Amino acid sequence: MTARDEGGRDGRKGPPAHGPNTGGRGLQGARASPRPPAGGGGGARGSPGGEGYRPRRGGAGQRGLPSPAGRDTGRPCGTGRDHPGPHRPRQGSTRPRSHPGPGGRSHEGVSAEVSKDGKYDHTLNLPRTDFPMRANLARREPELLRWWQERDLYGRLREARRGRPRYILHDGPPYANGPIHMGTALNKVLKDFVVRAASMSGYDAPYVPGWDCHGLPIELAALKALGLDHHEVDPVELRRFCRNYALNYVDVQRDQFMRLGVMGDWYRPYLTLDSSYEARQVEVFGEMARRGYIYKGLKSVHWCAACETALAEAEVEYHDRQSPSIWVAFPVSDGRGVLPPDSRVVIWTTTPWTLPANVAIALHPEATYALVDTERGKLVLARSLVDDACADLGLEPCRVEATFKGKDLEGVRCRHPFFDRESVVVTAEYVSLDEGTGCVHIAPGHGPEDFEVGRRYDLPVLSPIDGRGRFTAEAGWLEGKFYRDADPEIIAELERRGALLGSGRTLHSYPCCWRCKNPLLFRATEQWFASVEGFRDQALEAIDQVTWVPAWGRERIRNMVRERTDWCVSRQRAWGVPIPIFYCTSCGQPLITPESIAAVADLFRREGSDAWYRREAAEILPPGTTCSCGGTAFAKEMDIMDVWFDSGSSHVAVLEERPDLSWPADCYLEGSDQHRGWFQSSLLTAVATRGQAPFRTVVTHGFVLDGEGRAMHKSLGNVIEPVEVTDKYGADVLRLWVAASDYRDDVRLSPVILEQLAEVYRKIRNTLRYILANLYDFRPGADEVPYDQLLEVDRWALYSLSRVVERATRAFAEYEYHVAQQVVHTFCTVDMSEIYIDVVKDRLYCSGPTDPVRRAAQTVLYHTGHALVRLLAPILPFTAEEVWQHLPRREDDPWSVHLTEWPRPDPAWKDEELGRRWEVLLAVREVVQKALEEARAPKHIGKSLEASLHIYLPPTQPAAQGAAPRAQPAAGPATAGTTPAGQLAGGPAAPGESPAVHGEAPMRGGGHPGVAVPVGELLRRHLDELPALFIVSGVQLREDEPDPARYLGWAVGERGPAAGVGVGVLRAPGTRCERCWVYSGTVGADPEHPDLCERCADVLRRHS
RNA sequence: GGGCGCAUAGCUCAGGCGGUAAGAGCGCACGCCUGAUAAGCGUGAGGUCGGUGGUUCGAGUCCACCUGUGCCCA
Repeated sequence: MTARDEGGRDGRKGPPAHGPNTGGRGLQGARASPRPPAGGGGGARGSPGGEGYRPRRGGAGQRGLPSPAGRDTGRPCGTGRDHPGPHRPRQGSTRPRSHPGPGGRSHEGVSAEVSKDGKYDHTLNLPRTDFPMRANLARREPELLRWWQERDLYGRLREARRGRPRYILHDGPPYANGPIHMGTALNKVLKDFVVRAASMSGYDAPYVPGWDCHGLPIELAALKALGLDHHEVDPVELRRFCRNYALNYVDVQRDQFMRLGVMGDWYRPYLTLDSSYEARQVEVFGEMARRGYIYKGLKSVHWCAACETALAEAEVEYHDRQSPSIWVAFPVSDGRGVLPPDSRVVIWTTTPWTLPANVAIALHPEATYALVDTERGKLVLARSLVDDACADLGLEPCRVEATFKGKDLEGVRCRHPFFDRESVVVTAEYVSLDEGTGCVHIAPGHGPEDFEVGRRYDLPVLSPIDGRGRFTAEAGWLEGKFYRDADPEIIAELERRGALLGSGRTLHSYPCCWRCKNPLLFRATEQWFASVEGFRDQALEAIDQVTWVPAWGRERIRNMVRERTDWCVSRQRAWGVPIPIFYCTSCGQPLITPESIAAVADLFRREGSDAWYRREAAEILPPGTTCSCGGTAFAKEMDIMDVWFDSGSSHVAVLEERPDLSWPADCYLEGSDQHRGWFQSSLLTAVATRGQAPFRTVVTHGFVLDGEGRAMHKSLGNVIEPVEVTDKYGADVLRLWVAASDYRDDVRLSPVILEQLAEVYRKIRNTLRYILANLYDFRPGADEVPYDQLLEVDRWALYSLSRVVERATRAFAEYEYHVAQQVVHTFCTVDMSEIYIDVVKDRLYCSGPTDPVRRAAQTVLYHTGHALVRLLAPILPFTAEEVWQHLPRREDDPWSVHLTEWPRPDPAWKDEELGRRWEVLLAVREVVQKALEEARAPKHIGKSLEASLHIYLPPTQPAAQGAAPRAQPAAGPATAGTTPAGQLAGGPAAPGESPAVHGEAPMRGGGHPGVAVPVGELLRRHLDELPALFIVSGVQLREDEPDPARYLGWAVGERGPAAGVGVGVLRAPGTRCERCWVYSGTVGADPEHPDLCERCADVLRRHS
């Protein structure tokens, strides 16, 4: 029974269930007492007005109850109970219903009295519920959150699943430097779907959220806030500021994620700045070093002079920029007998400032180069570019004096255009002949390719620019100059020396800092690297062991890893985990040993990584630490680790650290950009230290775009923030959007889309509300009708339900929430709302309250409600809980829907044979509706009960029952009265064949979806149920010739299982029963109830 | 320029191995109901399955190319 009345309990714990306009009481909830809720506070039990219901606020009721729900909340308008608000249906939800006690039936439902206006409403079992139609989620959701929190729902769930197999979804930590946006909301909601579904499937599925707290963006924000340059601030102080900055956003984001209904261990999250985390990270680094995967190298890396740090490829973005473009002639000093001494090799560059570091000129080995005579002397450049170059330089058509292969010129020596040193000619395959001169100036200190070439030819690596972008003394007269400001001076110098052949400007794509947007330079610096080459094959192997969703993720990350040679883990910054390496002050050799790592890890575990800055190396290292050179004094490395190393270590720092988690994770779920981010860094550290991937399955989602498929940008004004949505529609609608989207591709979001989802939400909510409203007097167990005593439609509904559960279950298992959402929504709309509920209303309302046929329908609604609420729980946690608190439950049902398990329909419900039969009956129903519409359009009838039907079967029916129908099928949607019957018979509908097909189809045993069951036999067999199914007052199967003209409306099934079935609409004979509105010849038969039909009169007699 | 994706009605999505005139829900139009009512029911109009070529007896479904678009990289 519904709890309703038990009311009692202390009133203050009511579930937040009801809302503002609903009435207070809480039905159920209370039922088993300890159970939560019930908002009823006090409920009603017995007293109609319910004393329990106290409209005022304050009082005991107030506190405790997270939700003002119902009662005391003070809702200004009171509850529906005594204020039947405008929309509050008549007595329905209002209270008079006193509730039946356990015994059951509520008497109040039926009464012989006839309301004054002649209606019999009070004798009907009309729906009643306090579950509001209007969700008001923006207000109700926070109440529910509090309610769950007070009861520690997450903790209870952990307890409930203790000992079960675990399912670990490991959270990818979002960056704690701002509020969440739609992308992070999408991500967290999807994770919540996975985790909740896993829990409901019986797994122990803890969810420990995390945050990425270190890194440049926060450091930059901190510096900005402090108004300081990072060279001017004490690292410990800066780090403290950064820490607070990050922690602040952890709080902000936590609140926002929680508001979305994401369930997890929110007050025990993992933070990459936790000392235990840092300690584990250091150990991961140490283990990689121990295995020989960490090395120090000199490398030309992207360097941001503004941020004063090296940047990873991932931190570089490309923008179009205007740069100078110059042609420079390098005089040949040693032509090696190939080039004449007065010739000059011409290079073209857009970065004049790299010339001070020039040590070579690269040619393509196989390309043809020309020695051309011009008014500027003899020049050497790629032959194919001579004309273009001459044009660009304003030179007369040049005469080619000789040609050479690039490789023929290898070893030729030139003089640097303004320094007193040489520049040697080398060759490189990558030299392009698309633009320039085919002769590329090489500065190993300023470019990756240059660096490679330099290494091959053993050229010196000059890098005369410091971390702040200023030339060093190595650059001679340029010393102190900011590199980009030096361009004009260098150009002028070239001009002065006659080395400048031409100059201009060019627009090209140029690497820039992803943070500060300033252009980058390449600079050879010392960095610590992780060698990916060292374990790449293992990594590829590990990738193959993982399940990637969608499947193409494997190919994507595979290609990325395959091409990766190393991972630069150094950052010249302060806000991060220090690279745990020491240098011998005597010989300069780095020191990294198991002992030193253990010492650092222990230190960090105790004091956090700030200790690195506060303590001297000697305080950190174990006493007696000695370098191989015998030195005993050490200095600390001052670079920190790439933040990807931080988050990439989480599988160790979190999964292996917390007892409630385990390694590896079952699932990682992030945006598809993480194939190069977290998935990869996690994979690399895991393979390098554990030999296998840290995840079994990786799910990726796309990005959030606007309604037109464009990225959201503040500048476009198309940004939608999660808060806007939760404030206006509620988190459940936002979550429904997530569920409705196929996240494997990019997902779109716009006001229109939200409006659509809100509509879908309302439909689902209303369907559930209707179910609740008709179960107000239903006691699980006691009132349940056994499956074999249900009517056919009831069994069809359960069949349908079982299929929906099956399909939704499969969809959840495959992470295809949009399919589950679609299936459930369609079920609510079509199977329930349009068909079942509509059909069963008569039984529900008009039968005696305890009539088995009514209980049968309630049994179906009860099972349906319980299955639906569970199916929806992962997607709509708030609404599902609200429904759950109103749903009649068994004693052993948990107090929260989120503690329940996934629905498992009774296998008996899945009666495929019945399903096939009903496919046909429902097809006929469609024909009926068309015919009814034909009659309705001209106003011959209004509601369908005003009609009675004549149904004509297609010809050639099976001999079953002996009655050989000879009705001719008609073709086309003939309009009654205009189409001669004869014409119908010969119409294009090919009546002759389809019936034959259907007529011969075996009725059972086949199982072929395409083979329909013979419609004639079916209709005869189900004749008694047809009026109810079609919601008309009468149905007759006719065997004579149809005459469409005699009907108010006429339709014929055109194809499908009902092909050839003709339906004629007549005004229903008899009189309309004032109670059930069915037209019947029995109205008036009972003198006591002159305006009622036999059935209604009987009901009143029994129950009055 | 490279790697990996996506492109079915206004919107969100279905369309195992290629096979009868492409489906659903929403929205929209029109109508019904007023005992789900800031609800419910019915009917209807909407699609060159991004484009172009192929393979095939037959392609939304396979192949190639193109266009648009997304992520990652250069």
